[in-house]
Amino acid sequence: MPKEGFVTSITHQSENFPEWYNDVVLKAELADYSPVRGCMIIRPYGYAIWESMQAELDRLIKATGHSNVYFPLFVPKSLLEKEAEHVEGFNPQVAWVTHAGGKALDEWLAIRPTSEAIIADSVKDWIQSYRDLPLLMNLWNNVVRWELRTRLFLRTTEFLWQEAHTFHATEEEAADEVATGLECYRTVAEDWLGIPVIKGRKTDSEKFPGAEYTWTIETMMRDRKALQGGTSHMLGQNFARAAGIEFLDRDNIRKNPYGTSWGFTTRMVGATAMVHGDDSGLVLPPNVAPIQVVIVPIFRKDEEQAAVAEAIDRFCAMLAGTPEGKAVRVKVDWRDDSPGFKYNHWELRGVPFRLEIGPRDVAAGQGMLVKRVDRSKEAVPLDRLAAELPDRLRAYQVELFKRAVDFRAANTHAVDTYQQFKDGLDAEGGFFMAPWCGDAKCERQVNADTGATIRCIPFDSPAETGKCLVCGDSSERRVLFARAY
RNA sequence: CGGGGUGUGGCCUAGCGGCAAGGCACGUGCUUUGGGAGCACGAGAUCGUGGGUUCGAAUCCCACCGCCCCGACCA
Repeated sequence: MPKEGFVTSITHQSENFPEWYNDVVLKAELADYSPVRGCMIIRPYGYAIWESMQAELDRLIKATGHSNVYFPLFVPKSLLEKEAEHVEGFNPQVAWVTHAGGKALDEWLAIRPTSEAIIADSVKDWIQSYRDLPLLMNLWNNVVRWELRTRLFLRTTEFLWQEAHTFHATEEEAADEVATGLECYRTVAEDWLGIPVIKGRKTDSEKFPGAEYTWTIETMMRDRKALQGGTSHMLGQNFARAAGIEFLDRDNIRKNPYGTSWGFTTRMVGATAMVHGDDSGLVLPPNVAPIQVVIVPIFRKDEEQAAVAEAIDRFCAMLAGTPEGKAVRVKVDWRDDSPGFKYNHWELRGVPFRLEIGPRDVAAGQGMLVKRVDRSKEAVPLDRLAAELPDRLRAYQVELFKRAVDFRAANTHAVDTYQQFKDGLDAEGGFFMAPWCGDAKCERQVNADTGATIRCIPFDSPAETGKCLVCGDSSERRVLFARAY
């Protein structure tokens, strides 16, 4: 039940999960609606979360040998149309610039829905020899896809992302690159956002338009629905051939290079909210939390305030005494509001730890430390806390990840018959590992009957003979079915 | 794009042909502060937009737009 009459009350997850999500995003001030249909404004707190995962991913991308670059927002129509499957897949979602400078343009410009086409065209002169390969590039930018139905962070008409684009001399090298990209995403999702992922391959009907195959990380939200995290695509020679990229190989033969592309978006801000959040609001993993510890001073009289302030200053100085402690993001909330108000305010925003310091604590040289995720309270001597805080934040990060792993495990079911699958899906949803023959017809049938899709063919799904849920033909392994965002 | 819902100060809602109202939030002052404090004063509204009906429209009619939910499509 939302609390009546209080402006920041939020819908309970069990009542209406999508509404809960909206409440949290808006009221925790992650984002707001914009005057432009389907687009969003990312507010400071939400942008800080994005910047955190962005910085970590950027570090990983650079550590694996990629360089950041920039390509234009506009893609000439003729370039976008070079790769047949690509244009067919993206056409319904492309926004076009048809007029500029007060005149109709001779050639329409697409606002990039993704940059494969313009990059392939641009790099064809850069690649002459196998010595020019691999070419490992990454862009941080915005793209536009005209979506029919939008949701804050999860699907917006314009979104921010990273798109890596690489070119390789051999297919093997490109295949390794697809894995490298996906591993960057796994690392950010699991180690930084505390979101467990299932790595796998998309079915042909779910792969990127223009790709040979697509790898994905799939995640489970707290309403048990699936959300696709990052995807990594093997483009084969498709775009290179379409753009006419050729290089002279060691064997003195002209060849088309093999391409890959992989992307990770602001959607993951929404995922972070939906994986960890609860009825009080966000629950942020310390690594991405813009504020990791909020200190709430408590006092009545001026003398008490002075004593509390002094204790807080001393604590902050102690904390800053070590490099690790200095890196802890602390905020002291001196606003002229009641403590209870502040508790709710920061809980809504998912701050991992709250430290209450009042006159009684000052007298005892301690503080009341409250953990956001379970609201557990503990009186801790301030000098000890200053020393332990980095470790406690690390432990909190691990705890959130483990909690998410356990939740996913508890809601993942192996099913062998269509009836079991449908019953489970209707009962409470979740992930369903089930045999599938590999035929797109059966895949479509499941979607038509239940709304669920094959999220991926998990890499760690062992070979196991079975009978396809739908048609009963033989199946070699279980695949992951779920309803998805 | 189909079905349903909704739109009244920043937020939540009342009003449902006759002077736009209340709560929260906001500002000032005083008092307060260990789980959403109190009092006083104050500021803030083209009632989503455009047409129509009417002496008179937030209210009735039509159209459009936004947002939410459910579907189809998608990072």
